[in-house]
Amino acid sequence: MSGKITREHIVEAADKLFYQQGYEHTSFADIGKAVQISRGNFYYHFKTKGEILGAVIEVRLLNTRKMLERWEESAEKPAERIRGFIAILIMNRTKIMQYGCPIGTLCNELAKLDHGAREDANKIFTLFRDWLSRQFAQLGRKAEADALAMHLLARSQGVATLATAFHDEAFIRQEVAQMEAWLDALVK
Amino acid sequence: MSGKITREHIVEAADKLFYQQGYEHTSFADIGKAVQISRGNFYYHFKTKGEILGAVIEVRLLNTRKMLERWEESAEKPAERIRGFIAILIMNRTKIMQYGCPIGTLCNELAKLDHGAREDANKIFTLFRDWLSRQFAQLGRKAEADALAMHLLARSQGVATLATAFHDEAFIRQEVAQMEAWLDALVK
DNA sequence: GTCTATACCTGGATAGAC
DNA sequence: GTCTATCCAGGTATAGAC
Repeated sequence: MSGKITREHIVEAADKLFYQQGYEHTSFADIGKAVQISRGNFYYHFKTKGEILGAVIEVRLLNTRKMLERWEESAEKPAERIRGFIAILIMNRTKIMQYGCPIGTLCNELAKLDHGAREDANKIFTLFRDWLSRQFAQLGRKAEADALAMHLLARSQGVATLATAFHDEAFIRQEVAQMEAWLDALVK
Repeated sequence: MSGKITREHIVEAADKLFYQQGYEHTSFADIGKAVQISRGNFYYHFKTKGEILGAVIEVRLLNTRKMLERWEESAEKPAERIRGFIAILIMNRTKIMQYGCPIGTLCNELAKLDHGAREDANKIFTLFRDWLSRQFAQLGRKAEADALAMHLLARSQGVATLATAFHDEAFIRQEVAQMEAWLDALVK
């Protein structure tokens, strides 16, 4: 494995493990096992565990930006795009019921550790917030755009948290239907 | 300190620390320092860390039950009681912005550890769910009572998560006002 | 760029004195 | 019922060989 690829493998594995097990609960040994490299080795790539977290968040920020750009292109109307956002809950339902929302749970965990990377993790939320806000503005709701964005973001976060606790797929579908109805009422 | 009181002190300190720092991130040393007893000592009171968590959850269940009973008595109309539930977000706003919702963040953390106490933690959510469901039923919404309870629970969870990430008190107040308006529309 | 070996520390847990 | 001493596992981090 060449240098760059190994580093990417580490970040990829860490990303997955941080999501499934939490940041604190994931050890270097866990990551090393997943990537099949020795424990000592990734000190060549990262000096501390915090650095790995930083890289993971960076990747998540990048991937989120890319995803939002794709959404921007794939649908013509802003309402369609917002609908795409709501649909993540359905698309990722299995993982959400197991591990929660990757963003929400990470931010929650870092809030308790008051880790240096805390603010960076929150930026992922900001990406969604700003993107949604733009969609609502394009919908002709400029004045309330940010409030609407936060409202929708909060609702999906809440659905994720309860879906994890109760392992209830029907509940997700029911809430998603309500959010779509709410959006319809807003559009017309 | 006599035995019973020490035990209660341990549970009390652990409760607070688990909320503020998370379960995994809280060590025996942390708890010992808070209670002013030696590390070895509380193995007299608890055999494992998991047992302390069990005791903490038990206390939270008990306190929640008591609180819900008080709410039941303090307001005559079900709508008033539900309004009381919504108001927790305002009452606890400072702590929520720092550490999130004590129930939601614990359940999220335990979901990733798949800890034995996981289901017990989820029971705290169930207490609120059932209590809210009863209030909505008394409001004449028997058929949809549980769905309404889950909906309101999810919304407050989402508000808590975003309030923690963005440290935004105005957002909490704005969402609380919307939940109250939602309730008003439901009642009339 | 990757590996092994290893130092150091913290955290959970136990034994036994007082 | 509380303490000290101690064990062991595991986690973070470093040095240095290849």
